[in-house]
Amino acid sequence: MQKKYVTIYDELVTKIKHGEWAAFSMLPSENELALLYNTSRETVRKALNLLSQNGYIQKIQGKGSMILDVNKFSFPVSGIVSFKELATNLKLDTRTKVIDIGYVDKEQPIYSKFQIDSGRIWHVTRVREITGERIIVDKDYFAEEFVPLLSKEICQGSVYEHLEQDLGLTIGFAQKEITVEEPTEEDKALLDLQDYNTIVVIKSLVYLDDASLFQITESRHRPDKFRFVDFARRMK
Amino acid sequence: MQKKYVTIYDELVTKIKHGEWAAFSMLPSENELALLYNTSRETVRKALNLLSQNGYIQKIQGKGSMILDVNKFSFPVSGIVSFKELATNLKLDTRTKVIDIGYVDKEQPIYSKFQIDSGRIWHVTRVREITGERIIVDKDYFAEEFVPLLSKEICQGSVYEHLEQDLGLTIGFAQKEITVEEPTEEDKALLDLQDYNTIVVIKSLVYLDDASLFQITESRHRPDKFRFVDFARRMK
DNA sequence: GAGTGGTCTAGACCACATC
DNA sequence: ATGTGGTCTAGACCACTCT
Repeated sequence: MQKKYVTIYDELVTKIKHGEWAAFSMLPSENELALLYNTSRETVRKALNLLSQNGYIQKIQGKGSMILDVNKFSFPVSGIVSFKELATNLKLDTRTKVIDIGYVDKEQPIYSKFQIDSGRIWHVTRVREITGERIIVDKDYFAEEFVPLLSKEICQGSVYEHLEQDLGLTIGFAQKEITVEEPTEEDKALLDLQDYNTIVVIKSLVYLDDASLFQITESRHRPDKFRFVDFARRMK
Repeated sequence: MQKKYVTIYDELVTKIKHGEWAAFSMLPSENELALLYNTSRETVRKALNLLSQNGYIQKIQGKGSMILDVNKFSFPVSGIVSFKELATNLKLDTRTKVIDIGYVDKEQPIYSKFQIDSGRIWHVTRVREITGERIIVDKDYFAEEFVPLLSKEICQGSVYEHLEQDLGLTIGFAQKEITVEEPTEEDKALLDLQDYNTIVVIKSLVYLDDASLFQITESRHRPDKFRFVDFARRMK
């Protein structure tokens, strides 16, 4: 059984995307929506909070819920987006080359970050080509505990799809840090860096929904092909 | 009268920060907290959702709310942080130099972005010095409608403080885009760029809580002094 | 089975905007 | 005064984890 407030959310998103209401116009009131969907006002409010968090509406006390300009704001809001999704969205011609798969040496400092007592850690290095140019190096580390098997085929595709669909794992949250660094020798060897003397580095820690650290990633981008979008809402 | 769930949230944050509960241990259950704070479970849940959104806990169905490692995750999560807050947090020696204040020419394309029919648009250019080096150029645009007066003194300090405290305006949400570009001649003139041939550009659109566009900012950073942290949680 | 968090309800009262 | 969203309640039932 689908959750009621998610159903309402989905229906409202569809209507907004199809232009049911003009930008800057008001959604029906919470009481009207509660009647319309034959539910309680609190449940409607949960759906509206989702719409607000995702940048579809702005709630204004005493007035109503204003439709925001979908073309300006609708994009995958949160940061957990895999390269493949991104590339597919943009309909770019992309290729992934697996450079290296293996276990991390026990002495490497990365072991302490994972804080695991037993089991090994996978590491994978991949290069992402966009329209023929080598633009991104992805260096991933996975705890073997969660990802028992990592084949070249899996790495060629989307590791996240493999996780969610084959292994039944779900991501809970992620911490991400973006900095700009000098390119390493490896960056220079693996990428078409042109004359750029900087490289954009996105380091992330990805946790499952039971709060166990599951993946550490370092994604190194040629600066001109990097773009990060963020939608932040005042907390209430 | 302070909102009850915010009070509970604040108290729990304080306790977590002071190490009342160890990382990876469980918070008291929602029922216990409801008794403890003499309130209903739904109100406790609102407080816990705030804790979760801000990276203090991870809720796990059937088990409880796990305390996360505060040292790892606690930072101002959302993106609306002014330069001054940031600098004060880091206790760095910083100075702001106002380069230019004035009205934007009517013909400039920025007018169409604001979508206003009457009133002018302020623009301010400021250079931020950190420990003696000129690191950041901030180019801000404000609608005169909301910010009637903009003095050199205000610009020298925090414009946001001026807004919230003197003008009674509150920020609702903001959209932010981070890219890396080639430095302009102005960047080269205003900053100590060293040999870097890239510059990090953060463009933001800031909206008030009635969804009116109030500010457009372009913040241009020397790449080695740039750092962006993001905490993303799966939406529920 | 007992305890946990997740969803849903029907109703109350408050704060704010509008007329 | 009326309508809007914001807060709060007391209780119900469901889904999940653990023993």
